[in-house]
Amino acid sequence: MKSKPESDFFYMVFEVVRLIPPGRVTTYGAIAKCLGMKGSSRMVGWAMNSSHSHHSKVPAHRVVNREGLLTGKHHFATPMMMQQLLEKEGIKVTKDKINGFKNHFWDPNEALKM
DNA sequence: TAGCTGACGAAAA
DNA sequence: TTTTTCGCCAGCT
Repeated sequence: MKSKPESDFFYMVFEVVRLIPPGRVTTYGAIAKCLGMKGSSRMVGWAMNSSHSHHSKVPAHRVVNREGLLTGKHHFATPMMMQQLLEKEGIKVTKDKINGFKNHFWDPNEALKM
């Protein structure tokens, strides 16, 4: 009997990613650290992959790796979609990398801290 | 059932 | 300083 719809990990990850404000991006490690899974950064990305089965909308395009590279773009409907979405939110993306990544970086710890 | 993969990150050499 | 290896934990075959 599972009381949880999905694993707590994935659910929390989805919630955090969903909390990301428009025009801001975060990293897998930041989310993982926020959830207390510092070393489980992989799970965060893996959760995104599972997000396809998740009915909730998870702005995975706002989640990039620590380098600000759109590593997961390939998992979207189209690799270009991720960049388009980011640019549409005002984030400049050059060569699959966020221009001024740290400038758009959003720390989930601050959001949960409140 | 058991093992491998996987959208990363950090530490060690 | 840069490069390489290990660790995370769960889902999928």
